[in-house]
Amino acid sequence: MKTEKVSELTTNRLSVYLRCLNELAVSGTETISSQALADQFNLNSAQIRKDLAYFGEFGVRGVGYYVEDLRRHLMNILGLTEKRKVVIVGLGNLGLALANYQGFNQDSFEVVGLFDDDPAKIGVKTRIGVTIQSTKHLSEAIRRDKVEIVILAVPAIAAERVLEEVTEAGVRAVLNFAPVHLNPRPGVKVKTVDLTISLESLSYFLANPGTDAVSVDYRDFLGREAGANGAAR
Amino acid sequence: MKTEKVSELTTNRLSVYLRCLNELAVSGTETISSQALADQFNLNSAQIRKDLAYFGEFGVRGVGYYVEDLRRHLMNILGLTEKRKVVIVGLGNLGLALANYQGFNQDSFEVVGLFDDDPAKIGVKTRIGVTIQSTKHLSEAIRRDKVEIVILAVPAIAAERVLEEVTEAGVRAVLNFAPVHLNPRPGVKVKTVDLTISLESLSYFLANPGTDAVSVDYRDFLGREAGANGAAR
DNA sequence: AATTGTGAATTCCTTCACAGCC
DNA sequence: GGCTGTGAAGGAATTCACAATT
Repeated sequence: MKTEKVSELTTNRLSVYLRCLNELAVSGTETISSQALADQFNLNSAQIRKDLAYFGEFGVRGVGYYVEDLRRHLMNILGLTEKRKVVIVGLGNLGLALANYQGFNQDSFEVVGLFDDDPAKIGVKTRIGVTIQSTKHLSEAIRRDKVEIVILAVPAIAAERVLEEVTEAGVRAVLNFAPVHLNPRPGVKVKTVDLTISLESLSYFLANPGTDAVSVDYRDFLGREAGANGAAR
Repeated sequence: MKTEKVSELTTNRLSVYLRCLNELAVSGTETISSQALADQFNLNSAQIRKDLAYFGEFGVRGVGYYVEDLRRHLMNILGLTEKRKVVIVGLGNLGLALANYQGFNQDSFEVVGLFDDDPAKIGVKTRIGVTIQSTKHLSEAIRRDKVEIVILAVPAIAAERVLEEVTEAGVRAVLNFAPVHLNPRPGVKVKTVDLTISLESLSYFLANPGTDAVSVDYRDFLGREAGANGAAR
């Protein structure tokens, strides 16, 4: 167990391992080797061992990793044992889809509020039974309900402003779907999902056949950014 | 201008630069320096110059880059001067949202078909005026309409099978929203958007305050994968 | 004077290879 | 024998720093 900083590439892979372990647990598999796990994702087994070694010695030499044990460790590391409250701001197509999406781990994330500034939408109840409120009440609700994560599904033009507002209200983690670069304050983490970049990346590939090296499906997007610790640059 | 392979990190940044140049063009700015561009994204100016240098010498020393000129070059490099046909498979919450999403560059991408295997959905017309068809007709439509990009918004369990089918029908680029690792055949590129990983990454950050180094908003997900050139490992 | 384009230096990430343990 | 954990090697991406150019 080290105290070095852990790269986000590593923690993202932990999520992938966890998903796989969940399936293995369901199927009743007791142990798995780093090699067997690596085969599932075209990864190198040493990488998996290194990723895990940042957090402890979870394996047993000659045996591999106990599925249930490693699963619990990863849940802990990723902070998935607590249920985190989430609000969605912007209930357009995407925001509504996310509000009704069942794919999130329901044990770890709970959508407790939906906010939009379109009067026509306020009061509408979504399938999961949450009512859309005016953004007027956003800050208040975040403070009251101890919301930890905000999903931004607003137009690009509004994203910066809402980020500012929810930061002010104490939110430290934002999942941003607006196609815009956001500069969070120190201590705040923004993760952007940019569909335009994804599509254009496919377009580049189609336009430049063969140019492509080994594709890096899970390692995406532009370089270093200002970030959580504020140490931009 | 070199002939080395260009990393996807580079091409993703080109998308970001292009978006910025579009805004600059609208605002009437004539030239921009790599430094000024870099400031917008907390990037290093040398990185921008290097990224561009893979494709040519677009700048003018002492001046910078002509906005319109560079914009056109980037559009060409990214293959955005042709309109590419897209179909969406899986019209659940997310698929429907994407079908109605106006955010894609309408000049470069056109949604020409929607496919689902739920009989209740077949025949439904979306807001953008495209009717949902049975997946029975998927391969046929791809071949007939020369579809180049498939957006996969099906459940994880079905993703592999649909990928196989559309690959067989000639599609070489897939944007995958199913939370599952896909192994495309050589020559096929899959780009996965995994909301679970994104959320869990935020959860990790919340659970490990301070552990976080400079956040890397645009550089996401797990390491190397089998890919377009088939040179997995 | 300003800014590009790029070799060299640096930093970061991945893979190798093997000692150590079960 | 099989598999982990890890130091060392290798490779990739970023940043520095400066010569070249307008």
